[in-house]
Amino acid sequence: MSSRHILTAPAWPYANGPRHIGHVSGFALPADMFSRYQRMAGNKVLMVSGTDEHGTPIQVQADKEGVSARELADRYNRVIAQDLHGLGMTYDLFTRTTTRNHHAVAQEIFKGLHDNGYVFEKKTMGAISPSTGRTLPDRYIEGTCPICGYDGARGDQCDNCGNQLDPIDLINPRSRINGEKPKFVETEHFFLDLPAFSETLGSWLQGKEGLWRPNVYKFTRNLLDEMRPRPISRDLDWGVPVPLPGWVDRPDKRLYVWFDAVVGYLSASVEWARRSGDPDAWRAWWQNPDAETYYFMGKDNIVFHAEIWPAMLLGYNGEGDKGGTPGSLGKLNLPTEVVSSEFLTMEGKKFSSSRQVVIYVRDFLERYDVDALRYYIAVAGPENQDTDFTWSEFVRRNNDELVAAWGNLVNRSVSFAAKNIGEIPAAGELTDLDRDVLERSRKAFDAVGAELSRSRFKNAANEAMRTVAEANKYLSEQSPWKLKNDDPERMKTILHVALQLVDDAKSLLTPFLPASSEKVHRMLGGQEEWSGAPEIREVSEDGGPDYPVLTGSYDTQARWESRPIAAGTPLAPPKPLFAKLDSSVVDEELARLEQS
RNA sequence: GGGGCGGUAGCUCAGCCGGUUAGAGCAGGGGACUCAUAAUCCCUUGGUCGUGGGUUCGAGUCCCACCCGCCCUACCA
Repeated sequence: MSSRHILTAPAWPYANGPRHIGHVSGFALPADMFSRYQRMAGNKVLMVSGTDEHGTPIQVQADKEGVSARELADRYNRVIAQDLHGLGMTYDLFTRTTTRNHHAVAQEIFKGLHDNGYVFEKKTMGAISPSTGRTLPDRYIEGTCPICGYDGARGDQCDNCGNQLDPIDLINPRSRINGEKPKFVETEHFFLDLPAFSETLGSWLQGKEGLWRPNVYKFTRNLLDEMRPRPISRDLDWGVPVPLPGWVDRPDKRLYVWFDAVVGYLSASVEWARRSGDPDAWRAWWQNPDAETYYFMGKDNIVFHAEIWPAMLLGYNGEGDKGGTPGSLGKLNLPTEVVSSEFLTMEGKKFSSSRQVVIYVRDFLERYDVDALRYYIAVAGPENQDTDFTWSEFVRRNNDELVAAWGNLVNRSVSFAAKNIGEIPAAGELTDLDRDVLERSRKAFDAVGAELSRSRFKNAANEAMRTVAEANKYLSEQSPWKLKNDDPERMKTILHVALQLVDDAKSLLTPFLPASSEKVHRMLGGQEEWSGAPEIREVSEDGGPDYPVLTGSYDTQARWESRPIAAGTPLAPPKPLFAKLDSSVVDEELARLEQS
């Protein structure tokens, strides 16, 4: 098996509040399942991300709470890092955008684009808040729609008639933040010249047809059909300074937050390399033409990952219509695949923090197993279409599939062997049927692996669970408990085969259920760590304040293959793998949702 | 307005380039077993594949129109 370099790039959660399970179903869990599989398959995975901490919404939220933007970002950076830790997200580095390193890399990308001529300056009319002097984004302005007369129209679009609007045309415009009348002033900003990448991006995308999920491919193709220049700076003081003479010292101009956020994948890779002791190590994932890069996000982020970030990379490389030369970091790889999820809804409704239609990661993990959530998202998540999370389906999946099928398989086989033999028995002569079932189990690694490598988690999880069903069937049909007296040798062989099937299933399920696979691994006598788990570490940048990062060494025993179990390994009576949920939790959780 | 996705058994969903009697899990019905968190295993009821046209020897599977639902729409990170 050749070892490939694979960069996994989960989208950067925005640090204006805690994240809910809809968020993590899009960017986090798919990325982690993918990465865990790739590591087990022997590939060199680098998974980096962090919290996205700049921009107007953070500033607005901070103002509302009466704290500084920095304080707000600090708080939610920590909360989100803890949540992702709780989910078992095996980041090589989860950092943040407020580091000096990130600022420097974001500025370097800007400068590279500027040097190659892909960035231009332009004066526009923009709305600012008279009291703060900050840009007032269109969606923060409301007023009367000039087309239909609806009074609650937003600056960017009227919710009543659906027309796109220009905020300057609104009748009676007012700020949704504090009600004041916005001032429209001339302001100058930098724009990214997206049309200059129309051709190169088009041919780049063409090679992706059939490889990407069809909806992502189609959506991106439409995006590329009409590209317009996009502003990449804002009137704001919370963000990365524009690194040009005459700009860099201005307190009122910053890079637009999306611009610095997408650079995070690169800056985090650089930070990871520095922390790992080999400052150039990141290049193996960014400059090796054979390296593969996979970006994971919700569908609202496709535009940034499939259009704008690739354009930025092309421009930095000097590969747009205007040519140019690579910047000081060198030529950088474009995305191999943009893996986008659709949206999760909550009991039929859109997630909404303000309306309490929400379950935050932290609250979820306080009450339920992390693997129960991971499993649900894998098998019933919004992979190809919007999908509804319901508590009754969650309880059912947990009880029927995790507890009754997989947990029970582990329990019945291990406890029977423990009670009657006390160790993993040796196999005697195998029947054809034994050989068949073992062979099918071995082949499942190819089938499940093929699905995982293409981010088809539903198929992958279902395929893995099929081996669990096969093992349950094998045990029932062979009924080793009937052979205790008549044929103890055959009984041992059956148990050996069954335990081998359990061990295989444990491996197949590791990307989805790392915590419980670890338990099964130990039950079967494993002494070394199996699944691997992230840790939170406090770090700083030479002399700066501490901040938490997620990191870890994921160089474990786990391999994507059937590994023979060792006869003679002592077995103890097991404890149940998963907790069965009483049906009353459905009512309890629904009551919580209705409390608002 | 433009774009995308979906409408397949009571429920949640699979069905790739069109091809034998349309599948799975759950729920429902019947049976077996007792190792196991009453878990497991076997058998079984159940569908005019949103509607109407069309292409084809043959269409959930391609084309057109329509109905319904959801999402995106680029100064929203």
